[in-house]
Amino acid sequence: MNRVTIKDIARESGYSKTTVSFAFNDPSRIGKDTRAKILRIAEELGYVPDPVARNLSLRRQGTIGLLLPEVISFAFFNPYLSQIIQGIGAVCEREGHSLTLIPPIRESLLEGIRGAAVDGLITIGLEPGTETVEFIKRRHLPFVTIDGRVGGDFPVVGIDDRRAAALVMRYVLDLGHREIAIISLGSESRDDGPTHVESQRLAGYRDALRDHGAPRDRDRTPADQPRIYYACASMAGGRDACDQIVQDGLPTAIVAMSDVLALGAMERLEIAGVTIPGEITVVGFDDIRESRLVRPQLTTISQPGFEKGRHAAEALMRLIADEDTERHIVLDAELVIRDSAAPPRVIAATGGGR
Amino acid sequence: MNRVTIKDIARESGYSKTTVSFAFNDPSRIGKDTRAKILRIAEELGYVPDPVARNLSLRRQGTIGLLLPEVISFAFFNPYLSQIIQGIGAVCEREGHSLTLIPPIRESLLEGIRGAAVDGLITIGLEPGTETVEFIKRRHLPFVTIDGRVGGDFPVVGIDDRRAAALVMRYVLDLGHREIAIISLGSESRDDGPTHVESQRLAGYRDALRDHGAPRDRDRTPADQPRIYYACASMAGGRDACDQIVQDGLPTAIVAMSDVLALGAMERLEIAGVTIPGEITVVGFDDIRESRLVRPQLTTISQPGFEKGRHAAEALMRLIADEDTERHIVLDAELVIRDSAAPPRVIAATGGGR
DNA sequence: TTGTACGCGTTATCAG
DNA sequence: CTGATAACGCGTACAA
Repeated sequence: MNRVTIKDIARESGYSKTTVSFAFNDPSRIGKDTRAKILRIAEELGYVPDPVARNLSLRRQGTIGLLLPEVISFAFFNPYLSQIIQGIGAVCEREGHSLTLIPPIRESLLEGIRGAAVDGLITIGLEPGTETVEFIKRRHLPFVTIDGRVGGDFPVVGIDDRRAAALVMRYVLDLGHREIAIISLGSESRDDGPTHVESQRLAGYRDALRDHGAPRDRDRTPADQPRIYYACASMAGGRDACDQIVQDGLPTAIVAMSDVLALGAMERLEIAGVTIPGEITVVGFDDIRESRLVRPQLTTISQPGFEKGRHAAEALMRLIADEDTERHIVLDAELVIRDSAAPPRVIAATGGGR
Repeated sequence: MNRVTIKDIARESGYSKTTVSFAFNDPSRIGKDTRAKILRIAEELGYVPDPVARNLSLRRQGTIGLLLPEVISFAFFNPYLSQIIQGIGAVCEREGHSLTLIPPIRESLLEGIRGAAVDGLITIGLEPGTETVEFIKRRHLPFVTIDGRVGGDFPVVGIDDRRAAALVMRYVLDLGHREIAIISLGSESRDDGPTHVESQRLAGYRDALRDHGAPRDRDRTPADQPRIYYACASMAGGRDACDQIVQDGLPTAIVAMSDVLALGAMERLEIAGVTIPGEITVVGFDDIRESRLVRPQLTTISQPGFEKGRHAAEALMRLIADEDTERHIVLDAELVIRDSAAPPRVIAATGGGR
């Protein structure tokens, strides 16, 4: 018993393909009896329209694609992405769409895009003018990017990373910290350079340091300059970076560019027997769910991952429907003060006398 | 400038559609010069084959579907599912496939299946003989289920839930606990009854209680019988269930059927100022990543979520390739002893004298 | 109310 | 060896 097609129903019922199709998709256009007869035969033969042929005909797939910069098994280590997916998912469901996760195929993003049978794409951290953008355009696919650089003719959803980074660094400085280590996303020497988000956050950290008058402090030794460590976006990355920090000598505060990094560092510090925030302050960026679960709870920047996903998906749906949409959607981010940051011990001890 | 099709290239180059297609897909079948000319024109016009038409023709979609029992935005609250997706993703990447998340469309699983343009489906907790199974079969889609009931003619990937549940309950009993509250997944009165996994775990808990001679203990009051609370699979569900437990009077141990439930309960207990494991023992089931992050670290059953996803995807790939595969894949689960369980205080106080 | 023909890329089959 | 024709699957504009 092989696949049953619309042709079989047509032959069996004596009507044409068109009539059979109308029986399912536009009942008003055929007679009631005709329809009943066709439906009966279709049921008997177990006919189900082939969605692929149907999609080809309708020129809509009923699915949108999320282009993953990394392999799925790796990408999901970052819970921030889960939040984004949830936001996208909320819109998909409402619109009756499914969500296709597109990893690099044979290590190539372009291959993934080439074969994507989707109505549109959501991408992460896409930079205008890149080969990737050009290829998506060539495929005439509507697309939106999250955490990307503004400037292309496609919508970008994000926060003001620079301002948010300055916010958390200023908080640490206000607590009195001067010996600070930064754990940054990415690596110092990378083919494609830092992403927009990475450089914005770094710039924000520097804004805060500058505003605090650090450069004018003539007495500072080179050791006082914030040291920057690079790590890939995972707890393991944070752990490794913290290893290096421990080797180089502990600062009074660690400012991590993402929560997973901070969590990895905290794990490493706990093993070393260093108390947080007593002996060292740790702050993050993202506010993933785990950050409220660890003890001490992590002070961090709350990023609206869910909202980013939601807005991106909504903008994409508008593009798919050929409607206009904003080119730049900026969402709010705020400092969430919890328990992992405190004044440095030295200040607390000597600063009491003023 | 509209979409460029293979026909445009054929017209522009003077060759037929066939020849153009061969230029891309089977260069050996046409002349070198012919191919060069076609490729040049295709490049000029910015031609990209339409993946949808291509997939229709090839009868393969290059994507597998994950049928979600719940809306995406809800399903992702359970990190256990993220682990499964990671496992599936690892196989997808290796095989050059993407992964389509299919939520219920218009609240209907069947609608989601009807429109799924995929090579095969992975489902969760599917029961043989249900309408869902019948519909997937009608579509002639190969499929596999994770955490489902064995008995249909499709592969099932899971663990021995009953044995694993008995393991953790026995551990709690061995610590000396007799006043136990169980937080179960699902609800007491539900249309479709408990899932296979739910009833297996409950059965496992009861096995352990029985083996421990509880039923023969004539002195036990009704209050000593384990009380069962039902909750939906989220931290909020665990919190709410724990609210009820607090109201009803605290037992010495809470056995939760999943880690998210346990985590929710722990959060509630922390607010109430009840110390874990000093005043109460809490254990879970799943071993999601967060369970190692909370303090105290959660004692639980380690479920190989990633491995489940991986095995399910591998079995599905075999089915898609028309190869044979095992009908039942049982993976290992083990008790992970951490810090959230300890002997009950009364025992610790009085038991010293023996 | 119903049928014909077309769109989309691939490939078995046929013609030169 | 090189290249063309036709069929696959569905929906629908258009014709009858």
